[in-house]
Amino acid sequence: MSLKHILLGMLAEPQSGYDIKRAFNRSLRNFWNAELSQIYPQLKKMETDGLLTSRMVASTNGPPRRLYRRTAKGRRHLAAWLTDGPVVGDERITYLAQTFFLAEIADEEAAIAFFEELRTHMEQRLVALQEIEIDWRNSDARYPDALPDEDFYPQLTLALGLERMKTSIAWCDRSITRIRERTTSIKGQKRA
Amino acid sequence: MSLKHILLGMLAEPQSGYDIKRAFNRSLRNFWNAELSQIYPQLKKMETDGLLTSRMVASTNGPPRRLYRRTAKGRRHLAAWLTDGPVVGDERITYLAQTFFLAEIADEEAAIAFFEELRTHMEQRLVALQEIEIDWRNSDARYPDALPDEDFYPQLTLALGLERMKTSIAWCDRSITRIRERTTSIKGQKRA
DNA sequence: GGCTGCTATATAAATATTTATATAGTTCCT
DNA sequence: AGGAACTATATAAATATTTATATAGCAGCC
Repeated sequence: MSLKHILLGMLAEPQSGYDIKRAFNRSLRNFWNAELSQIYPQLKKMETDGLLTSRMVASTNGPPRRLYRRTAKGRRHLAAWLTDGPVVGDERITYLAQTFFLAEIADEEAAIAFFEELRTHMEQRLVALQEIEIDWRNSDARYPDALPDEDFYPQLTLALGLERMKTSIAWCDRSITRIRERTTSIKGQKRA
Repeated sequence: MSLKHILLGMLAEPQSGYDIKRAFNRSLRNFWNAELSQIYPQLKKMETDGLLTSRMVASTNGPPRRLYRRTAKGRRHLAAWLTDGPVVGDERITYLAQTFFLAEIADEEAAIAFFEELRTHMEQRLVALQEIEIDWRNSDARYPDALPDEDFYPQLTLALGLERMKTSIAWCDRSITRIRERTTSIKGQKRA
């Protein structure tokens, strides 16, 4: 159950459930996602568990917002999770599971379409990550000695994200090529 | 709910829940995992839904095994999932979520230990993938014209897995270096 | 004033997943 | 024959997650 810890990580500063969802969509999306319908109950539960406190504030552009913030207990809980070492072996990447069984759709064109669609997604994500990178560079330039501390580790995840997207795009291209090669080499010789 | 589809993909040939778990541990682990306690009920449910059939067979080395195999309906269900295009945006990588918030453990040595442990895991996985690659090469050499069809797409996922592991290991190294650099540059100048 | 769209919070119901535990046959050792 | 270790199947209980849906304030348009 990592959502709890992720929320604790985000709630160093007061934020609403809606704010948190936006943060997921913007940056955490690359390694985790959560729906509002999961976030709201989870926040409530964590408050009753003493990991968070909340207060209502009036909003200029909508109904009042409930801002949550982690408690000292919450902070310790998060630190314990991190000190415990990296959690590995539970990664989940649906499109790779699909790829694994792609032979089920015998039609080579459909397989190529699959990779082309995947490639498009990856490229969009690469662009999104590059925009975040540029934002960071700009803010670093404007305040040369500011930010680095809070953003250092998020920047590391960004760095891997960029690498991963580039690798994935190249892999899509290579996969399409290999499918094409295979199709032509099989043509007319119908299995040995 | 991808587990259902993954099981359909694996059950072109009859297999038991135990067999399936072994397949997860060996190769699918890199993008999905499931426990036996999830696999058994899921198989049972899929049989009542008409996606699988099962039969008992005596075992030479243990209690009788229940072998499941997908039905025509199951096959169509799988094909529909694949034809629908790649599922993206639901990836889940816990150790990156941890990295994102690693600033919470102020101690730089602990952060470095985190990346060193992660690096060790990644290297083990790289070796495991390289062994699978060697197995495949050997079987290709022994039967030059066999296997390619069933194994073509799993080989593509292997190819990406190898790339990913190499990228991740390099990223761990780079991260450790950056943490060290940061620590020394901060030393004595205590934030601008 | 009514409509649309956006911000914001929330709940119900259905599913999926994890963790802990039980059970039983087989092999191998002593 | 007894016990440990391994193969194999399974269930209960607790949690986590997704999908669908409801509601309500406010802004701007017409």
